[in-house]
Amino acid sequence: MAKTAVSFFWFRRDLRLEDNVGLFYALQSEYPVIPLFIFDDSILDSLPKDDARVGLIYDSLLQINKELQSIGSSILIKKGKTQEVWQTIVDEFEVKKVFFNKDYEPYAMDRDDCICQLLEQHAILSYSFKDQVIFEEKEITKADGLPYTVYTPYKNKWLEQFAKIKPLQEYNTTQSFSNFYKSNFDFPALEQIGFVESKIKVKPYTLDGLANYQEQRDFPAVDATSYLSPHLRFGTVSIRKMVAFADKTNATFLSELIWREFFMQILYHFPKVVTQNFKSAYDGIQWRNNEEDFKRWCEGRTGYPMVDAGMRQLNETGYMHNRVRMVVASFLCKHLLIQWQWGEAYFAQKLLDYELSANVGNWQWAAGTGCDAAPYFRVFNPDIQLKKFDEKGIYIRKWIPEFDLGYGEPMVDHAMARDRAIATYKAGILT
DNA sequence: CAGGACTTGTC
DNA sequence: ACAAGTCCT
Repeated sequence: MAKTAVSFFWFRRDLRLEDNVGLFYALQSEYPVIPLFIFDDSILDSLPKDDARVGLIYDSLLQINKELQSIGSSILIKKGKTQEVWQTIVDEFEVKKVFFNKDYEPYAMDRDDCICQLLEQHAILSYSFKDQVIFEEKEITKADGLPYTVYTPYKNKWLEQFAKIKPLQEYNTTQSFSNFYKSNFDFPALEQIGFVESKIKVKPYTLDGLANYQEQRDFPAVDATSYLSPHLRFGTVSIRKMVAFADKTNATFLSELIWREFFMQILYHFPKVVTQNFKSAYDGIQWRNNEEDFKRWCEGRTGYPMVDAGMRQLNETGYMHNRVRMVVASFLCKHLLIQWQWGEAYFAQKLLDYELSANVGNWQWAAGTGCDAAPYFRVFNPDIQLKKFDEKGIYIRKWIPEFDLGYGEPMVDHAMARDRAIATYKAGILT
């Protein structure tokens, strides 16, 4: 029996059927479309068995599959090394075209190059699309064509360009749902993928409180966060929809979404920032890198309530309030003199919204080693931060139940640590 | 190339 | 007030 000629749409970090650029074009193609997701062993192998991000991906795929089943289709779920999986797919199906949305991380770009080569060898056409961002790496540049390394002028240019292209087009996929390939593929259990359900769950996002975003965002006890970030990370919402909404309602929130693209283009143009200081002049700093100190920081046992509450929130929920992220990061780099890479790796393990570009960007910001970073002599005082942003101690009591029952001493004296940090940086920075 | 601007602070 | 320096136009 002759196989049916098909197109594939390959889901990666765009786990939604609505307003999805690559899927939109896939459904326009002349072949019925098989939606595909691959659980990639080279990413999964390093994750704990109850990783909450895998749970989020799984649940999102389940949701997509449900929608597809209602129209007589289904998603094809595979697991393995991406290249081997694609090899089996091209053997099994008469694949004519493959559609996917671009992913800009170094690993993803290599992977995609590899797969496109494989497809080409089988005379299969591949098409990739901008979906994850409003402007990708080469669309916002200085007059001389070089990338921005400072946020504010980047943002100004971004807004200028955005004004020219709005309102953004919506990619109405629903109208072409009939072009999904009719199927009933098996949907594996989470255990078959090698994982178990996590205690940590991703919250749905909300845009309700956004009107007061700039007044409330700094107060961790006021739960004014949108919880949007994990959804943007995995593409369960469309960035175009969120930007359009932010543009209409709240400039500060829009600015946060622009930061996301700022750091993405930094990572693209300066891939070394994944492991190395953006400013190499900071390479000479003599970090203390004390393992025992690091452990106390990870576990939220530093004796500074704002730091400990933040780390415990992270450990228990996979979230940490933005203001508190700055405090714990500054504390690790400056008070403890532990290099930012350690903190970055820990956040990568724990954060539901972990995103490589933003994580290294913001850690290097806190450490002072990044582009447009905090100056090295700026040392957050965790007690002043507490007083300013959680005056009644509501946030810290939520995460430190023993707070009123006798709480440990600070592991380092602030004044000493501050002087030590500034002196160490001063001695280490090459001029 | 000079001038202006620069995410989030602290003492 | 203060802590430097660099980026962008």
